[in-house]
Amino acid sequence: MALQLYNTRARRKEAFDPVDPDCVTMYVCGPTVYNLAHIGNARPVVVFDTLFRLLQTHYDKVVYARNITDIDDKIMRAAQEQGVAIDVIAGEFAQKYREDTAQLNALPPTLEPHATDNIGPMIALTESLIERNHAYAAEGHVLFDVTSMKDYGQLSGRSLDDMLAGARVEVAGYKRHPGDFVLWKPSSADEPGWESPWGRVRPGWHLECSAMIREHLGPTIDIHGGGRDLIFPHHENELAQSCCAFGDEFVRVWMHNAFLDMDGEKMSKSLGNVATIRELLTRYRGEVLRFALLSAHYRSPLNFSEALLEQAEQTLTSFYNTLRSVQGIELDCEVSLEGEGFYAALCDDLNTPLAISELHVLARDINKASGSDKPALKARLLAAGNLLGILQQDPLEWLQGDGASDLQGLDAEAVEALIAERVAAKANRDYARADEIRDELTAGGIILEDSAGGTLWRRINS
RNA sequence: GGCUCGGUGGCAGAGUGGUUAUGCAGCGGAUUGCAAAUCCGUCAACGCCGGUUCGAUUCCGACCCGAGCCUCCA
Repeated sequence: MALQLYNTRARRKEAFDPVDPDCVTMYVCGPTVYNLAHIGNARPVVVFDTLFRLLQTHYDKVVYARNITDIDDKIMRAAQEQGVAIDVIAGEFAQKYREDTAQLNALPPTLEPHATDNIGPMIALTESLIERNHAYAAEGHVLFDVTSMKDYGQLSGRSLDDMLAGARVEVAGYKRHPGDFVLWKPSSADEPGWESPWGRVRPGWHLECSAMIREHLGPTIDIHGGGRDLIFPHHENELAQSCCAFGDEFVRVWMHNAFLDMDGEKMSKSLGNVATIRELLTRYRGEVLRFALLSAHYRSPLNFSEALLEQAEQTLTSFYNTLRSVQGIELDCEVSLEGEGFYAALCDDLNTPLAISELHVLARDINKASGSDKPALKARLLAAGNLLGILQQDPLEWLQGDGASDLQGLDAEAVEALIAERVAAKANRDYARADEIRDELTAGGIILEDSAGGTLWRRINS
């Protein structure tokens, strides 16, 4: 199934055509590690993880790099406030980021380059820019000269004139043009810094990505991803730096995810509605968060709310309920993705909502199927779930495990004992006692399902 | 002000120039000791005004409303 991706630069979907089909490259802007990641940060993580999984079905080798920005003024401020070195802050939050994203079933990226490990390549890139008259040093800074690039603004679709018209920020005196951006800024002796041809400096924000992409992935990468807000200035400036320094095509496909709203409002610190992944994980399992994030197309805004999470949890439970019903069934065949609706949906610019609708169809088919059809249907549902990064755990763990409920309810043994007692009561037609036991279990957060094969149970929050 | 992107049934959310996804909720039914789960059926939508067309929710234009970026930001 041919893969189509929406390219921000072209503003339309294009057939994906990697430079080297034997080694596909993707770079996604990762976190600046100075605090806990919030749920908005989780969206690109989940979206590009899903793309990573999808790419691996098309190509034998996919190199996925996600950087860690470990030098930045925000990190410096946090370090100063806590009286520690920046690498302490950066190390702590990079680790927490890895833990949080793992909870979202995001696979680790192939590479995780750190800015401070790539100062050499950043200096080399800058020297190339200066040599080619695209950058200049001024008052301890090194700046990119936006007028030196004829088609600066091509990615975001704006011109230098437009930007001047909209300028709302006072322009620093050392800039030749208001749109010039910083490659390096001066660092005093007590600030983190590196010796360079321009004195003691630290890198500006955009430089690391250009340098690390070149260093670790090569001159031209296939996919560069991130949040929509990065289109300008971050990615525009990366593009300018790389093109002007090296002259090669930089990125084949630019991909950007839309933002999350929180209960209909923009998420912002001033509104106090920033939810960290970590906080949400105390109330919902990571798979619920992931499923919620995939329930809308990645280029559409998604309103993040309790109702969304509850529905996500309910939907996953119904899928796991179906999977429990075929738990004992052996998978006896390979799934061919070609021709599968969920696969076609994902190949069409990662249409996850449409793919999810195909999961519902498969689940219904399993629920209706005769025994002989079940193994193949089960295999297809699991394959679909695997591409989306969901439905891979033991159904009983989902339905009955501790994570299924934050009620400090009954343990599994107690539940089983009560169910046994109820079965006996029912056998004696003592329905009063049977219902009494059901009520007791309900109070303990347990839902019973009587079926021909016996009584099944699950925790209420699943 | 400039540049982008949207407005779909009660809610979430796809998609399409004609046969009107999917899920939740609702309603009716099957099943069930009761319930749950499941299955079947069903109600219901394309911001507004024009244009193109045999026919537009889908294409074009205007308008209204909303969002993002232009400043750190997923």
